[in-house]
Amino acid sequence: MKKSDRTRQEILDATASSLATVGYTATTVKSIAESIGMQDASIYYHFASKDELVGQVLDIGTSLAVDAVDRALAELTDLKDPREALRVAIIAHAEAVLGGGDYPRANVRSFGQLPPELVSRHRKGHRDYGQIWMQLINDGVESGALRGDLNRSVARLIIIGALCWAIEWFDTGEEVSAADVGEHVFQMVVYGLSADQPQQHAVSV
Amino acid sequence: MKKSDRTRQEILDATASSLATVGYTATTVKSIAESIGMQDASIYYHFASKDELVGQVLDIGTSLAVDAVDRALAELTDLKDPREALRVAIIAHAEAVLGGGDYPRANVRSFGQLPPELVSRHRKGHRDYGQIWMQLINDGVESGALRGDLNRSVARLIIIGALCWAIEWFDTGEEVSAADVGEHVFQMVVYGLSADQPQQHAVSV
DNA sequence: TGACTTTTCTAGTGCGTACTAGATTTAATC
DNA sequence: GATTAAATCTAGTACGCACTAGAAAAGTCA
Repeated sequence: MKKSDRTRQEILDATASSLATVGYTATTVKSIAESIGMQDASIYYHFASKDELVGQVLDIGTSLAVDAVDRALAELTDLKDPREALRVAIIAHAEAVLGGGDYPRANVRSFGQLPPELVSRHRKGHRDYGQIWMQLINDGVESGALRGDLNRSVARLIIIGALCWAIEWFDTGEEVSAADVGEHVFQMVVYGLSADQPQQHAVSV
Repeated sequence: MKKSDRTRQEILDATASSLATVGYTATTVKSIAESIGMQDASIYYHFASKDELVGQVLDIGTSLAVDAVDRALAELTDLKDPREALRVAIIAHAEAVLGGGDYPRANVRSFGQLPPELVSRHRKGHRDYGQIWMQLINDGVESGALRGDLNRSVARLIIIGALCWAIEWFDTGEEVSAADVGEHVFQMVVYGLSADQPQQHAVSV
C-alpha cells in the first residue's frame, strides 16, 4: 500500500518533468520508466494507459495554477483595486508556469500536442481557469478602472496568451525572473507601452 | 518538368494545410499523400524526407509573414509615428498568421512540436523576424513615443507571444476577425487596458 | 508509332510505439 | 520462517511510422 503510492508519485513526477521539457509526443512510456529505473511495462501496473497517466499530470498542473492564482488574490489587501488584482493574478500565473514546478509547465508545454480525447477531458478545467480571469476583467470594467471598449474575451485570451507563450522563450538561467515577466505583461496590457500615460509606475528591470 | 513542379506545389500546399490544422506530429507522409490522391511513397520522388518537406513549408511561411509585415510598413504614410508603425505591423502579423493562408499558420502551429534539427534550421529566420520587431520598439523608445523603463526584448516577446498564442483559440467562424485581434493586441500593449489613458482611441468591436 | 524519360505505384523493410501475458521477485502478514 | 499478496520484470504482440527498391504507367518528342 505504501510502496505503491510512492512509486506512483515518482511516475507522476517523472511524467510531469518530461512533458514540461520535451512535450507530449516525445514523452514515451519507455523514457518515463527509464528515468526512474523501471521497465516500461511496470508503469501499467500503476496506470491504465499513457493518456490516463498524462491526464492525471495535467489535472494536477491545472489545480496548482488555479491554487496559485487563488492564493495570491486571497492575500490582496485592497480588495477594491481591480488593477492590483489583475497584477497579482498575472504575476502568480507567471511564477506558477515559468518559475514553478513541472506540473503547471507540463500543461502549457504539451497543450498543442495533445490527442483530441485528452483535450476534451481538460476542456472544463481550462474553462474554469479562464473564468477566473474573466471575472477580474469584468470587475475592472464595471468599476470603471478598465476601459470598456474592448472585447473582454479577446482581452482575456491575449493576457493568457502572452503568459503562456513565454514558456517558449523563457530561460531560467537569464537575468529576467518569472515575476519580472509577469510584471512586464501587467505593465503592458494594463498601462501600455506608450509613454506619458499618467497611471504607469516606472519598472526597474 | 512542368508536371513535376505542379505536383510539387500540390504536396507543399497539402503539407502546409496539415501542419496548420493538426501540427507536426499528426502530419504523416501517408496523410499528406492521401489528401492529394497519391501513394505515400510517391512523395519521396519530390522530397528527400518528411523533414525536408516540412522545412520548405516552414521557410515559405516565414517569408510570407515577413513580407506581409514589410509590405504593411512600406505603405505607412507617416514615417515618424512609431506607434502607428507598431500598429500596422501587429495587424499585418495577425492577418498573416490568423486570417492568411496555411503557410504562416503552419509555422506557429507546429513550432512546439518540431524535432531539434528543424528548430535549429529555422532559428535564423525567427531571429531575423524578431529583429523587425526589435527595431520598431527601439525606434519608439528612442523617439520618446514608447516608455523606456521596460526590457525591450521581453516586450517584443510578449507582443509576438500574444499574437502567436491567438492561433490556439482564434476561430475564423466567429464575429471577431483577424484584424480585430491585431487591433486588440495593439490597443492593449501600447495604450493599455486601464481606463482614462489620454492617448487611447475607442475601438468598436 | 516507337524510343526514351519522367512520374507514380506495388510491395515491402525496419524501427519505435503503446500495450499485454505470464513468470519472477520483493514485501507484508501470520 | 511459511504463506500470501503486491510489485516488477521478461518477452512478447500488433500497429503506425518514415522510408526503399524495383516494376508499372504516363508523358514527351522524334
